[in-house]
Amino acid sequence: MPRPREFDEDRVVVAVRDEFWNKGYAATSMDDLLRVSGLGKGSLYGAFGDKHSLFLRVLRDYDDANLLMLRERLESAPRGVDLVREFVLSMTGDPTGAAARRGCLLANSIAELAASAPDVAAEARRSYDAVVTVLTEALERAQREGDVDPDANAGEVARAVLAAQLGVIALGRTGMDVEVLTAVGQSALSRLLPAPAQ
Amino acid sequence: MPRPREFDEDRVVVAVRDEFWNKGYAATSMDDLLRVSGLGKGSLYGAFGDKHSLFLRVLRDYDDANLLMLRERLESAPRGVDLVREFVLSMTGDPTGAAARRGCLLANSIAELAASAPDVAAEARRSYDAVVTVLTEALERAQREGDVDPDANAGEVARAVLAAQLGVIALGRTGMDVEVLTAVGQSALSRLLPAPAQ
DNA sequence: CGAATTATGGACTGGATCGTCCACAACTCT
DNA sequence: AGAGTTGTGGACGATCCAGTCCATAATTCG
Repeated sequence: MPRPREFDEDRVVVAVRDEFWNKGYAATSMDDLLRVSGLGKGSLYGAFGDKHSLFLRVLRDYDDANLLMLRERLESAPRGVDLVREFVLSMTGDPTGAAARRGCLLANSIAELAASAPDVAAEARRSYDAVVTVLTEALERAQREGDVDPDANAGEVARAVLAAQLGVIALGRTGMDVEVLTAVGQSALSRLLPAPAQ
Repeated sequence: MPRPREFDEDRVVVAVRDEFWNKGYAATSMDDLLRVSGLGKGSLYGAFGDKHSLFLRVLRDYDDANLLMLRERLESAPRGVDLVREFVLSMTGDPTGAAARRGCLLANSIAELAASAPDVAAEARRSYDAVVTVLTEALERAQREGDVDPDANAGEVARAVLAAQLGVIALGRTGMDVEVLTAVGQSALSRLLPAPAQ
């Protein structure tokens, strides 16, 4: 009996996500979101609630998609260490630097909102905990595969790798050259991943 | 012939800086800034221009003060490696975690504004370049003092150390326990600073 | 075909925000 | 002491923004 929705919820979330990603939370107005989603006010508010709820929904979807991709890549990667390298250098894939300047939606959101929005901070902790778990698995696999020192504490290295990635992302947003950025990531990686004693 | 200012410019900059630091750029209103500075609109606009100019002034002062402190600490530090460790663990000094949650004004600003404010991005590049210079000096001294492998490229290590610090700052803003945060920083440090061959 | 239910999108409101402007106060130099 | 110059702070306007509300349209079930 109900009239069916005329829009695809996921498509709206993606459009809204890109707008938040490009402009940041505060600098994005509801009018912007209505424009990029193509919806009217009643529809957007009816489906997602207010601006903050919509943002949190977008952020959770973004995090979930990233985690899923990370797990899939770990399964498909030839070696565990490949995932770790990909992870740290993820922003340097685009040679134009556009991806590096845009950064990561989660990292940007933490810096803008974590102090005043506890739910954003909690979502970040949840997401990073999960990332550390995947990275730890990847590192343990790399240890079995002989690419990383088996005596290293995989969990500790995973956290250091995460910190390095967040640092590379932050530097990328300053507009640093992609070549330099890549070098920074590789430099950090080569030192964070202790080579096996052989 | 001119009537003298009734306020101390540096004192105003500090008050305004704290407000921007606590709330972020967009979330801070000019009314907030008038309140914390104690000035009227004419005085604040007359002395610093509009909100963006005022913010940039505050950010530059903040960066300059940080750099000055870094250089002074390098001179007074017993060993070069001490400065590097202090730098990465700077946010973990407050056991309550308040400093970690507040993070770094520059790092926060990059994430919120770098994409849309080229002057903020440029200021960040300038500041981080200078930080890398100081860190490189500290590492070279540490190499002479036998605390760091003399074969390592000090400039490369300096950039990796900066990335690690930015990562620790980002994680600190999520509200991560200070003990865990400290462990992450120490883990990254122990791997980024190659011990001398002995 | 008719009734009931829900999506839709624009109108509307109350409030906040940034920046300008102006009248007054305070101070300095002659 | 007076004239001129500059700081001061509140009033004001124009804009923007988030969220509510309602009349209408579209769809499904009886």
